[in-house]
Amino acid sequence: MHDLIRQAEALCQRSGMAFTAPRRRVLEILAASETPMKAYDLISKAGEGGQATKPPTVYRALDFLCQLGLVHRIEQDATFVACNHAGHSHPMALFVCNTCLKATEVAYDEVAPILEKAAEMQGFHLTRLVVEGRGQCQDCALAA
Amino acid sequence: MHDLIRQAEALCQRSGMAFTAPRRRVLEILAASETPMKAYDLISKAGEGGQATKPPTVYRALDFLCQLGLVHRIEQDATFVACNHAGHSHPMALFVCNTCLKATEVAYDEVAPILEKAAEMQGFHLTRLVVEGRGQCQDCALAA
DNA sequence: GTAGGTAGTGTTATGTAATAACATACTAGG
DNA sequence: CCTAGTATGTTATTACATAACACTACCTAC
Ligand SMILES: [Zn+2]
Ligand SMILES: [Zn+2]
Ligand SMILES: [Zn+2]
Ligand SMILES: [Zn+2]
Repeated sequence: MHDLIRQAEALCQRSGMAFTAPRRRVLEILAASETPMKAYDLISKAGEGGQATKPPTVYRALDFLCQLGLVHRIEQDATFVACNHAGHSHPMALFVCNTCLKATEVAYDEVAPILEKAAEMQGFHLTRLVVEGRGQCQDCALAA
Repeated sequence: MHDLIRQAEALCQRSGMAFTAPRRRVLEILAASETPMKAYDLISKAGEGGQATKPPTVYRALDFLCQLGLVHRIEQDATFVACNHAGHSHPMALFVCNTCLKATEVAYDEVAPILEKAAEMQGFHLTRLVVEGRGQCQDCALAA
């Protein structure tokens, strides 16, 4: 869990970016969370000593972390989740369990080319791809 | 363009649902729009005589139309677009052009099984899949 | 017909997500 | 020092979405 913070520090250093206090706090909270979090849940915890802070503080940190690939935004429900493949930029899908709400990250190198081809057939050139799913995770399936 | 309305009427009749005035107005506006629309743009036009109406009126109509597959919601930017393959329910992706903002709908029967398999390998059982893209459409590529 | 259920709408108010705009602080480079 | 670049703090506002309740239309059972 603290691995992620160390990786983030290293990644920032390499790319000459500052891993500042608000960025660290937001990433720490996300890394400690079992499930993806809403921005306003972060806002209510990301201040000094776990106090609330202001929306722009958190949104700026989230933008930064998303750009570095340390955090992913789940578009379906506007939540944010720490990435457990720190700094990767290969195509990946996020599957969220409807029961426990945990997110599973899955690589899909195989799929991107197919979608790109399907798009190109209509003359469309892809620059960004969002793949998200909903369903039931293994733990919840076994528990049922 | 009015085809869509007739198809919607038929679809509703078949499934015993009411194609009521607000639902019709929302679908008409979306069908007439070149690009996906924000909910509040609809709200400001969907009332009697093109006047504004109240949010719940429009959101309820949108929920209804989305469930029937007559409208799709684009999660990335919370916009809504009329479906030009009325009432289909096969897997499809929406690609939005960054330049002209038009949405292109693409079927991808090929891809869903791969993603399902990738998910199952992690024990995850998919019930819903969202595939969205961004990029440049053919027209804009040629114009550039 | 009339009571009760279902489906849909109208309306008010509120909750939730995100950003604009501007002021302030820190930190190199000349 | 001074200033350009980067980031944060703060206030206010905009944008997106739903809760809750009253009311109407319609259908069906008794
Ligand atoms: Zn990741
Ligand atoms: Zn689960
Ligand atoms: Zn469609
Ligand atoms: Zn275009």
